[in-house]
Amino acid sequence: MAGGRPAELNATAASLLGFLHEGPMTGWDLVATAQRRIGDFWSLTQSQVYRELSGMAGAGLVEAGERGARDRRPYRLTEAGRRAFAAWIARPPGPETIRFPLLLTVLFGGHVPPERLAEFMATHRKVHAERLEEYERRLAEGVPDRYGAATLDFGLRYERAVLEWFDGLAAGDLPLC
Amino acid sequence: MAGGRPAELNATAASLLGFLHEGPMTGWDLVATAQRRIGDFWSLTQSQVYRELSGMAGAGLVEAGERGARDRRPYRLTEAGRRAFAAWIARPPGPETIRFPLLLTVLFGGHVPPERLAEFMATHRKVHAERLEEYERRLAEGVPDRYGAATLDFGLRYERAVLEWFDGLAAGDLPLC
DNA sequence: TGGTACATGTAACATGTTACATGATTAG
DNA sequence: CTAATCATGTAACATGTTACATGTACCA
Repeated sequence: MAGGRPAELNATAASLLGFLHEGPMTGWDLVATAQRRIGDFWSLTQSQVYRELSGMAGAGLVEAGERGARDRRPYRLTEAGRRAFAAWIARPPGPETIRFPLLLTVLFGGHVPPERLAEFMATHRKVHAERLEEYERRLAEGVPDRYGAATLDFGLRYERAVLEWFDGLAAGDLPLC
Repeated sequence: MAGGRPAELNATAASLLGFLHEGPMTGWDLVATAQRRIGDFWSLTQSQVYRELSGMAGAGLVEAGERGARDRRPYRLTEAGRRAFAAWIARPPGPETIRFPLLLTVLFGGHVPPERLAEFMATHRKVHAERLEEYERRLAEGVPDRYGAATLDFGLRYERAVLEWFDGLAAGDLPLC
């Protein structure tokens, strides 16, 4: 995304444009916003955000404003950016990808001492339990909009399913937790 | 992974080594095996497999045998490969990453005409329903080992949770299915 | 004999990750 | 004054994706 061509937005860049519909934001703000609002089902890093922003600035999809305090540099959506976002979101979303290293460890579990496997499982179970609690907290605090509610609902169901998986294994025949 | 150093295996390469414990295999076979056994929670492509194989061959973790019919080139695990795999699997597995484009579309659902969103949801629901059926078929056909059973169980629970999410939304307040 | 499935591989590019360098501002 | 946090960015590298080029063997 250097020259200026439309060049098919990627989902990460498109999401940044999505957030910029709510008003100008700096890279820093976008990182925080994205992590809070889509971070649970779309991973991204700070350096990616800056890269996409400068790429999109080069392509004319966003425009950098004056630097403010602490060098904050706000980006705002251009008309071209708005169109690019609209074109992106009108396309059918692709299939999801999950990459779950723990499941690899489980699949090759025959190569792991049972107590070590149990340790791994316990650690991960804890992470998921905390994530579920966090989601429940957000639910209790009240949800922004119906769309945010829908994605939160996904997270709740996902984490519950994962916890049930852990507990089912512990109760069953894999050495666990 | 060019030189010869141990150089920290990645999960994809390590999984290939894991499969090679069951005997020598060609790149082609490894692609098929990996897609069947870990493809549901660890995506990989053909060209990645060949790249990792030649990298690992350079690092001495696998050795290519004589080319057979149809240019088939079997790779077998070396002692160094066995050790590298053991070192990899002894490390605590990292956190999982989910990247679910449909959820992005849902989060930005305000920018999508309701009937189009419903169309996307219906398409994805169908994919997940079919995946669940496929997993149930595998379960009915009988499972290879307890570890494979555990990962299959995860898949079943995941797909059921996703379907319940779709159906919950359809019954609730998002325009759907 | 022609199409399909098998089989290997490269090239080019896009995306993701980690580490680092630099400096401003604020809170204690 | 000093440590933590805010803020931007680059560099280097690892990984993932897509497209293509090449050829073999089987089967109808």
